[in-house]
Amino acid sequence: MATSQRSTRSKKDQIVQAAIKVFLENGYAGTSMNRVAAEADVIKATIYSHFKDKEDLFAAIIEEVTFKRMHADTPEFEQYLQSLPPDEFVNLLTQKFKILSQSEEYKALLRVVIGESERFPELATLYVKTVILKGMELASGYFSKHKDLKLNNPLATAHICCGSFVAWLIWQEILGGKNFKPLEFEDVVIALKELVDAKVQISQQ
Amino acid sequence: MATSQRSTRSKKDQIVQAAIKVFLENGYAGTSMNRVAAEADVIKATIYSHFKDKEDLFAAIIEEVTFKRMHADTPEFEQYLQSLPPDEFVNLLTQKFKILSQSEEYKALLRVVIGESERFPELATLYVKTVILKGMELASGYFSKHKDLKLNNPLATAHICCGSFVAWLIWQEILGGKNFKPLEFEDVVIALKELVDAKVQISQQ
DNA sequence: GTCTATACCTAGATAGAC
DNA sequence: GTCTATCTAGGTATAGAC
Repeated sequence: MATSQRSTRSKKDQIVQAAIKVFLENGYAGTSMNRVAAEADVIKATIYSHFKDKEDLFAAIIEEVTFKRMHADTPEFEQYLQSLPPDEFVNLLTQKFKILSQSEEYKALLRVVIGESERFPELATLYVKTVILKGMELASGYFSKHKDLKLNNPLATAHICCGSFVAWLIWQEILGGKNFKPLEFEDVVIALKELVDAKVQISQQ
Repeated sequence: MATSQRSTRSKKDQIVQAAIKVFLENGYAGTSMNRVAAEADVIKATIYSHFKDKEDLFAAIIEEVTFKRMHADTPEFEQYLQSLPPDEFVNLLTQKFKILSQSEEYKALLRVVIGESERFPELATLYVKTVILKGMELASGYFSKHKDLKLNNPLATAHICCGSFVAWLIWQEILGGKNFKPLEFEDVVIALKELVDAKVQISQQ
């Protein structure tokens, strides 16, 4: 029974891993169950013994990848972040985002979630809640606690920071803007710091 | 002959209009030629007499909608824009974007272009060149000419402005963030002005 | 749970009459 | 250019043996 259980999980895992690859490459409608079965080295009917239908499988793999992306920081680390001066805080936020943006899987997830957001709004919501909001709340929380910055709307300011990053990823990397109008990510960060620094100086006067 | 020509154009136009609707709603793989034919009230073979294949039709409608979105301003208006103080310039840029973002077709175009960017990179490039870069160049040109702002990288600063807008559209409207963490577009603009204003003041000292 | 085999449908694309 | 009719391939999903 233990063996049966183990081999079952193994098959299911093969399917999930294959489905992640195929769905993220080709989107929902662009993916066939035949292709997933071939990639998983499994017969098609086996997939249907683990998942109700194609939508069920798709939802499962998007949830899988989405939750994988949400490695919440420890409370200690979050507290440490909040104690940093604005400059170093932006530095760390930047580092975290850059690691994320170098992952092909992350870019593919973003592409598919946006592309299928009309047909699968719940998955889009899940993505926003578990991935996007994490960064937003980190930055928003920081801006809220630093009253000395005199920001009228911390959430909106957090959005400007995180939004600049995400928009850079989309138009430079995903849409291929880097091929004819390159913009280094570091330069965006520097320009963002210029603005935030100015705000800090004004607030201190 | 004139009649034949007219009826021909009419049929082709029916097909294009129907294809725009169906492709923007369902993406490339999610769209069937049967569905397009039904929507255009035309038999499928008629489509193939105007377009080589499905890819050809898809490329045609994305180009159609993309170019429609690029209504370049007159040189006079652009010059007027460049003469405005930073505050009013951001106001106008904002207004232009808000009009854009209220169009369902524009949101659908953005969704599809991102979703299909892996399979159709040329179309993604076309979109960036004709739509995104227009706003970027406007803002970047403004920041370049206003040396008094002492911005080290006008392009990067322009990206922060435009990127904040696009990111707002994506995570609030397209991914449905507004349903559980609403953020008003106006508040983003206000926060952006806070930062730019601070930079202006610092530069004037 | 896993496989073989298959039912049933819709996809994209074309041939030929008009 | 437009339609009727049709081809072939591939799609999702299931029934039944093991």
